[in-house]
Amino acid sequence: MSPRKINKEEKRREIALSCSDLIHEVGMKKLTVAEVAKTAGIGKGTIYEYFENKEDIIFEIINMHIEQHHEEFTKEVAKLNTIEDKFELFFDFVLNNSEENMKHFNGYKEFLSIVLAEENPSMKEFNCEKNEFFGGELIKILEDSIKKGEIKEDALNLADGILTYHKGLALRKMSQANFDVRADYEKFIGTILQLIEIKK
Amino acid sequence: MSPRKINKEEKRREIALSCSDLIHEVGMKKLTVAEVAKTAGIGKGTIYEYFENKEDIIFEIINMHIEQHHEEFTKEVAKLNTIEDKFELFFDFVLNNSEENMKHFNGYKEFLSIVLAEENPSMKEFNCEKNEFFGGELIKILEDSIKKGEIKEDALNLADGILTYHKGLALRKMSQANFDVRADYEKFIGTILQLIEIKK
Amino acid sequence: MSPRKINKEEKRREIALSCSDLIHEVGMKKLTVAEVAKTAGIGKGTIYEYFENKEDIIFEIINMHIEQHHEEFTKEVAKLNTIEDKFELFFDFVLNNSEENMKHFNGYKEFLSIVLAEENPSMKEFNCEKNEFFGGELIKILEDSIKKGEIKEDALNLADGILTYHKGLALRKMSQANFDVRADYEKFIGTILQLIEIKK
Amino acid sequence: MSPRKINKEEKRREIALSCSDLIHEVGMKKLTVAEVAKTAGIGKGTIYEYFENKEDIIFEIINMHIEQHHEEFTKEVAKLNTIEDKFELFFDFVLNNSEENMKHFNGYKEFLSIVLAEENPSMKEFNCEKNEFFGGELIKILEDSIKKGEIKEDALNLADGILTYHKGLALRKMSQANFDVRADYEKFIGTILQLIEIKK
DNA sequence: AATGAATGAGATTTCATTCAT
DNA sequence: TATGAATGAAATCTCATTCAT
Repeated sequence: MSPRKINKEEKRREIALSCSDLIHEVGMKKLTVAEVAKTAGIGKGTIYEYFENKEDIIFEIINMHIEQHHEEFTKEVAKLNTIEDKFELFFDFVLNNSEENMKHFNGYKEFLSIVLAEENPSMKEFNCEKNEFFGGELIKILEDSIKKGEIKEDALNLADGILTYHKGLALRKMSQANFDVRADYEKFIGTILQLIEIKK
Repeated sequence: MSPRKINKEEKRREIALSCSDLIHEVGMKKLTVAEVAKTAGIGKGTIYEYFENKEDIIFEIINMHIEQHHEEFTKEVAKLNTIEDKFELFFDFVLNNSEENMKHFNGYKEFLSIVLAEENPSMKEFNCEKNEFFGGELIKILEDSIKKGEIKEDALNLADGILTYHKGLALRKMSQANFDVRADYEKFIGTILQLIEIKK
Repeated sequence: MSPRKINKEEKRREIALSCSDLIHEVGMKKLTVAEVAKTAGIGKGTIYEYFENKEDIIFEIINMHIEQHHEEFTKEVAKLNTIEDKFELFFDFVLNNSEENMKHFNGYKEFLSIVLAEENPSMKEFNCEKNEFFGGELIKILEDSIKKGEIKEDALNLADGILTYHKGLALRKMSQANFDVRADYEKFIGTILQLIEIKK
Repeated sequence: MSPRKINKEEKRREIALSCSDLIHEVGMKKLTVAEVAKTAGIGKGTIYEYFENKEDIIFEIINMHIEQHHEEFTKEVAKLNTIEDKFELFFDFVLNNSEENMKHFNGYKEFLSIVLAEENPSMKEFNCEKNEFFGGELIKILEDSIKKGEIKEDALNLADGILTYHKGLALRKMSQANFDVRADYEKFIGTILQLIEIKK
């Protein structure tokens, strides 16, 4: 036997990568295994050598996008100083209406639609796991600001809630026609910031 | 005189009412028109005398549930005094894990799944419209509390955001395994209340 | 009982007349009894007081159109002298591409489609009966021309065949993309006329 | 070597062939995909590996019949000498009342019904294309006869018209009760032949 | 390791006609 | 004579997954 034991994980990545755009074009629901196979340039049956099922393929693709997103966030947040700017970046995913961002936002919307359909219990866990990153980042932002004396110490108690508020913004943007995300954001986060700011 | 002209609106209600539970048992997606007809004790074709399509049936049923919910809320909130209690009631839909409430909560989850699937533009508008009620109620609660001198006047600026936070709680409960709704709620709303309370 | 025994035949006409245009707008197949009733300003059930079934309604409407057509033909043919002109009029139904005529031609097409579907044996007889008129007219045209010494006496033998050819033209116009009716007509009828003409 | 890649065109034929009679038994309209699959001894889904849709199946079956018919015609016409016999063969499709021929004739009738219903634009083109064969054959017959000195040279001008007359005969046989095809044929074609014959 | 042919369940909606009032 | 509420049958096509080669 040859030593070129193909790394399954690598091949999964490779297949997912080739479908990175496809998923935005046709959507997760409409994405067919046949298309994935064709796009990846392999046989339909071969897909099942590397993935449990269609859901598993979607996991891998979304996972890829999320990791990319996390990486970018980490890079960008390091450049910022004030808490206002950091919040702005933190909420960028829901505030930014650029075509590029909306592509991802709509992907997330579709993903949620499937998660809520409850047919996929494993997606719920996956979703949970991926949420921890931003929770941690938010705490870092607040701790940093507290250390600098910008805001009161007990603002840390708001971390989880702000993350939840972030979800709420996303959901309303997704599901309510004419919902003004920025207005809601500025009014609420603005007020919160005023309340926790240490006035000098 | 025989009633030759049937009250369509009434019949819609009647049919929807008979399927009130059915929708919880089998779910909105799996609900078949055949089942609806059978449950209502009428022919499949008759359904289409009163509803445009399957979606329309679901509208009517959900609408019924929502109006019921609004009514109950209005009745209950009137009995309460402190802002803490009113908030507790306001968030009851996401906090309450009783079988009865979870039935409705899961119904809402399924409804959202469909709204997010974007296949039904009319549902998005319907959803939007039905959201206004709670926005108004929250403002009433806050205004009342301000009037009583319990909280600062600028707390009113938080109304929209709290509604959004409510959505966020719902979404996280729906989509994240092991999310502790109450913990998040108590920590966040508790902190907020502290921040806006007028200390005596 | 009052002597105003409503003339059924008259009411049939009246209903048919009110749907005269409707049938061109939506087509015979798509025409629903409900629409007919609404257009006629009566109840759905009432329709069945005057008509056996939907087919019967269509009969009446088509019958009306045909009789109108016959009347016009009789009136026009009387004004013409040469056999060429009379043939032109005789074939007008297939040659004329005016919007007005195409409306009727397409109606006939749809009628044929139903007749050929064979679901309606009675339509076949109806169709047969209505065909006799033009057979008779054609014979008149030829006899007239023979009497005048324009064409040979045995041209009369072509009468049935020319009627059949007329049907053929209609069918080809209906079913073959890009069929040039006039070219076929002029070449064939022109040649026939040459063959039967009495050269002086 | 195992045949991993199936010849799609061949399989189409194979499936169509197995349903060759089925289409005559139940008719094109009533033909269900389920029946086709069962008759072909394969799964319903497999049908859609080889055909776009139901219409496509019908195309293939009709196409098969037509090609068969063309082949037989070509074979038979070669055996004949006089123009009378060739015409008889040419019109056989409308004249022949044998059970076998009527099976095909009725199939054509049903096909026409669908073409005229205009629901299938592609069928109109298909129909057009398949019509060219007989046009060419008729010209061959006439040219051959002219060459032999049987008929006048300008009889060639009648070719298109005779084809159209053939359609007319078919249509009348299909749509008029009690239409005597043979009588019409003998009288008309007989007269035409007399007119174009070169008397010796 | 790779392939791709085969599978089959599942649900919406229309509309002519009837018949109780 | 007039009405209109009730009826219910019928057939398409998609696509994730399997397994023989």
